[in-house]
Parts: sequence; structure tokens; C-alpha cells
Amino acid sequence: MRGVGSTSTERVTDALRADILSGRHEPGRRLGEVELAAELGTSRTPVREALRRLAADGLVELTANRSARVVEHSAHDLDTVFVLRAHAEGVAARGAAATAGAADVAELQRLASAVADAARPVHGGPPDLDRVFLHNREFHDLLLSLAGSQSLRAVVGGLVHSTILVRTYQAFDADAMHRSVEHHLELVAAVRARDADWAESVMRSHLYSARAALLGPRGTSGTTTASTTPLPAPVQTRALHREESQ
Amino acid sequence: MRGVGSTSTERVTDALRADILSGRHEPGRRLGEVELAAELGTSRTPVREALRRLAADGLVELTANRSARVVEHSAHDLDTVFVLRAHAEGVAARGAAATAGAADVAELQRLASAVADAARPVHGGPPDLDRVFLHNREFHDLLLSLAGSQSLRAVVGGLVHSTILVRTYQAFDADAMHRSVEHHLELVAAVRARDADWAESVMRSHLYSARAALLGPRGTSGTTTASTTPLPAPVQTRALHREESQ
DNA sequence: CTGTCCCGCATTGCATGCACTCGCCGAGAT
DNA sequence: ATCTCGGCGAGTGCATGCAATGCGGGACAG
Repeated sequence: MRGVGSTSTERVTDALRADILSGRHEPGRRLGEVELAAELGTSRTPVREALRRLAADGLVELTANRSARVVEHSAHDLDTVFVLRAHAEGVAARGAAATAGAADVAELQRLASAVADAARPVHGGPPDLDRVFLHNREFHDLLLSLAGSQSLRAVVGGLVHSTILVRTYQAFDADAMHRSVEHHLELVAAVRARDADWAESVMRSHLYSARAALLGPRGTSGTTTASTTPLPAPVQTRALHREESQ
Repeated sequence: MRGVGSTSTERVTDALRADILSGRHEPGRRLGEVELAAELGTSRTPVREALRRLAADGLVELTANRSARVVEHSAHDLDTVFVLRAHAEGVAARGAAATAGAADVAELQRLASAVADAARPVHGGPPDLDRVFLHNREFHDLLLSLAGSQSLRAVVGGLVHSTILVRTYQAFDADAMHRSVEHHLELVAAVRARDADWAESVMRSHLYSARAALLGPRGTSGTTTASTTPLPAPVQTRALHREESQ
């Protein structure tokens, strides 16, 4: 369960991670140990451990004798992250298709439907982005667990953080959101059919679609497209910031 | 630059990582804070931080109010790790082929030759496994750097740790070693030709070859079916030291 | 003899004090 | 005016003390 941690370090880690991922602590922001300890009502020790942990997750940057800072990702970096996620979560989808039981499929179906409901409320209102985000995350987590590899979970977990930093769903237009919902439903179908190839392909489409929605059209170099692996943009553009209140 | 870190925490982290990767601390071994602090001549604080760091890297396992332990990887897990590495380093090779300059290619050539020399000494003696390991690592690191993605480096770095735990090269027979050397040389040729597809393919072959050498024949169907059988504890012959800093 | 409960010990979790490092800023020299 | 040097302060790095938790052993009841 993702509930409140029992130890102080866990609470601090979760709080900090939430603040960073939600954008409350914007990229580049200084994170002083004393300041955070006071703000979170604890001592510096749990704060230090939380910062080390988040640094290993790639969310903050540490420098000796300097305050920690929230990392800033370049556009090129994010591009690569999506390529890696497409591969890694594709592998996860493949594994899930091979091992999932009826109960697992039912749960996947439930989560996919939940995403669909949140994205297109029955009354035709606007998408509930928070719920979309939540259920989408649960869906991907479950699929990842079904693959049954600890290393896979760890890798994808780290990658996902980087992409959340730009708050993907805020940038989705109606078309992209629609595709995302359909992908989830199709994934359930592929897993139910125990079709590993199908599941992997859909997952990759899902993530490349998200990349397109978030990062825009591919780079200029349309020449070198591989069979399975599109090329990360070789040019390193500037770090992209996205400002919106949350 | 690769020597002892300046802070105590770094030294402890490096020492612990080396001890784990070299097999001196075998999987499952208990790692008590007091014990390690005494052994390393420091206090518990740096030890604690090092353990958190290594836990995030996936090298040790933490449980609240329990001593840390060196992780044990299942065969299925390792299998997945090689699939992910094949993908991720394939992407890196692709990026390197797109961006590498003449000087970079020359350096890659130098490292590939160094691996070849270490694997097959001029006098026809046995391979110098330590040197093979070292230069192989430098080769992969450089290729990874040339891809120019921080996230990619982080991901692969974490994955590599898991595979080192089983001390790959100790399990390489003459054929596998020969193939590995040839792959490096071919990678240099592909990068020099600025052929991203070629480079990616070779890199993937390189890692699947390593997987075969280490894990034996594939199971019944791809990466899917697997039990969580722990790997047989590797025979501890000699220690290969060398780990990256950061 | 076996199962259960309780207490003590080992070990981690957290707080705090002190030392050290690094960046900043002003004063003096050129 | 600019550059350099030295002191100062903020803040991290590390050590240590105390509290809390979980496990194991021993005693007692059945």
C-alpha cells in the first residue's frame, strides 16, 4: 500500500516526492535541510535520508557541501526517457500477457474503465485530470507487477518520475486523451488474449503517443528511422519548463 | 578522479559497493550498521546513508528496524535485466553513432583494442579478466556518454549493477569471450560509419550473447515463463574490483 | 513434552551538537 | 575601477546519545 509511511523518513520522502512531482517545488528550487526539517516538523536526519533517496531516484541533485536542488530535465533527456519507457513497459506488458490470471485481467479492466470514466465523464464535462492520472498510474503499476520482475519495476519507476515532472496530462489535448484511453482498453484485450506481441506493441504505441503529445513533432532528422527504435533527437535543446499552478 | 571520494559517505558507499559487486559480501549477507561502521572506521551516519543509496541502486534490501541485507536476484530477474540492457544500450549505441566525432571514435577504438588485448594476450596466455572487465566497462561508459542522455546513463548504471553481481566474465567461455571482443570492434566500425541501425543491432547482439553465456539456453518461450528460482551462488574465485563513482 | 507469553538484548530510528567547507562581501592594493 | 585576499556566516558532514522496535530465550502452564 502507498499509505502514509510508519517511519518519519518515509513520511518525509513521500511528502517531498509529492511536492516535487506536483510542481509545488519547481525544478531548480533550492532544498535546504534545515528549512525542510522545520517545514515538515522533524529533524535534519530524516530529511537527509529522504534527499539521498530522491537523488538516487533522479528527482533531486546533490552537491557536496551545497544545498540539494530539484533537477531540471532537458527536452532531449525526456525524449530518451520515453523511448526507454516504451521498451521497458513493452517488456512488462509482454510479461503480463504471459502470466496474468483471470482475476488480474478483471482488475486491469476495472482500472482501464476507471481511466475512461475519468477522461470522459458521463455528463460530458471536462476530464478529471487528477483521477485520470491516478488510475492511469494504478493501471501501469499493476501491469508492471504482473511482469514479476523486481528490476523492471525499479527501472520503470525511476523513468516515470522524470516524465511526471512535466505533468504530462496537462499537455494532452482531446485527441491524445482519447487515444490514451483506447490504448488502455486495448491492452486489457491483448492481455486477456494472452497475446504478448500484441500487448507489447500497444504499450509502445501508448507511450510514443504520449511522447508526441508532450514533446511535439519529432526532430528534423527524418532520415534514420529504425525498425523498432526511433532516434532520440540528437540536438540538445534548452531545458523546458512548464508553468502552471496545481 | 576515480580514487577515494572526498567525503566519508562516498568512501563508505564505494567500499560497500565494491565489496558487494566483488562477492566479498555474498547475496543474503546481513549488513549491520554498527558492524560496518567499525569495520570501515567511521560512525553509523555515513554507513546509513551509504546503505540507503545502495538500496536505491538495488544492491541491498532494507526493512524497517531490521538489518540491511545484500539482495538476491532470481534468474528470471536477471533475464529481464539483460533484455532491458539490450534495449537501453542499443539506444545508447544509436545515439552515439549519430553524434560521435572523430576523436570519440578514436577513443572507442582504443578501448575496444584494449579489451581485445586483455582477452587474448600476445603471448597466448590466459585472459586478464580484471583488465577485460575494466576496459569493457570503460567502453560501455563512453558509448553511454556519447548518447548524451543523463537518464539513459542512470538507467543503465542501475541495470549493470545487477548483472555484475553474478560476475559475468567468470562465466564466459572462450567462444563467448571471442564474440564479445568482436562485438566491440564491430561497434566501433558501426559508429565510425555513423550507422545507427547497425550500431544498435550489434549492441543488442552483444548483450544477448552475454546473457546466453551467463544464464544458459533460453527457457521455453522468451522472457515470459520463469520461476523465481534464485541463482546458484557464484563460485567465489577471485575478486574483480572496479566500480564507477557516481 | 509442547505451546504460549513475557522480558531482556541487540539494533535500528531519530535528534542534536560540533567541526568543517564553501560562497559572499568588503577592504586594501595596484 | 578592477582584482585579490581574508574574514564571516550559512549550511552541510559527521559523531554520538537516547528512544523505540523486533527478535530470541526462558519460564510457566497445560
